[in-house]
Amino acid sequence: MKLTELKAIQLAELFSALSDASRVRIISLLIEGEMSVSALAEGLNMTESAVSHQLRGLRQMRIVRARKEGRQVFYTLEDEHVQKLYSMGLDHVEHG
Amino acid sequence: MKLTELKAIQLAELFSALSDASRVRIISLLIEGEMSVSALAEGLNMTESAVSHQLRGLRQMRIVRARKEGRQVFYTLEDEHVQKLYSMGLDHVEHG
DNA sequence: TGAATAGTTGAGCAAGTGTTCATATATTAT
DNA sequence: ATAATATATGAACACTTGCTCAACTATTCA
Repeated sequence: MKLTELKAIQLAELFSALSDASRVRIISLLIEGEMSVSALAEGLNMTESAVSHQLRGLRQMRIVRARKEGRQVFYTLEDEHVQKLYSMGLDHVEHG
Repeated sequence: MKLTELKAIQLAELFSALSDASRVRIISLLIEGEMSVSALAEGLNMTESAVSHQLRGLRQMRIVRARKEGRQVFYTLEDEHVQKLYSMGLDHVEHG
């Protein structure tokens, strides 16, 4: 089946979301459930700024969604597709 | 489930294989079957050098395998994991 | 009101990526 | 041998990426 250039780019962008260890770790935490930026930063040993920068990218890719509550912002995974990619990839890394 | 830093890196490396449009297109052709470097280059409108450089990376990641026949080198996908990731990603891009 | 807290944003920079171009190697044909 | 073909490789370069740091906004608390 022929793959158009546009779809090749979109596919590459999708996989780029998971092509960095920090983002993978962010997603692995968000799979457990909603989390604030500072909780993510603490859990990942990253500055809030660095986390925020990554979340911005993930937001633009529609991979996470933000919900504001007071002065905190809670993030969740936007859909289960990325989660499926994640667990399939993890399966590949762990076994296989 | 806790994700170790090592596995986060390995996961990121795996997804990096598909994080570039040229590599996605190379893989989309190899899904159809074995292909030589020059056939890939022609099918993708890339120089043989550029294709060869990308194939080297994919080889190192154990995503493709090379088979030499005379002066041609034929490449195939090393296992079906990446193919599964590819089609799951494509599904996400096309629908959903 | 002013201070503290949570997060975002932009600039700057070091490191990484993907291509081109030239060159090298291996194989086949003359 | 020499030439031609198929691929690989290294250097160079433009471009991208992910971080830090400082400055900013928004919200809560005293």
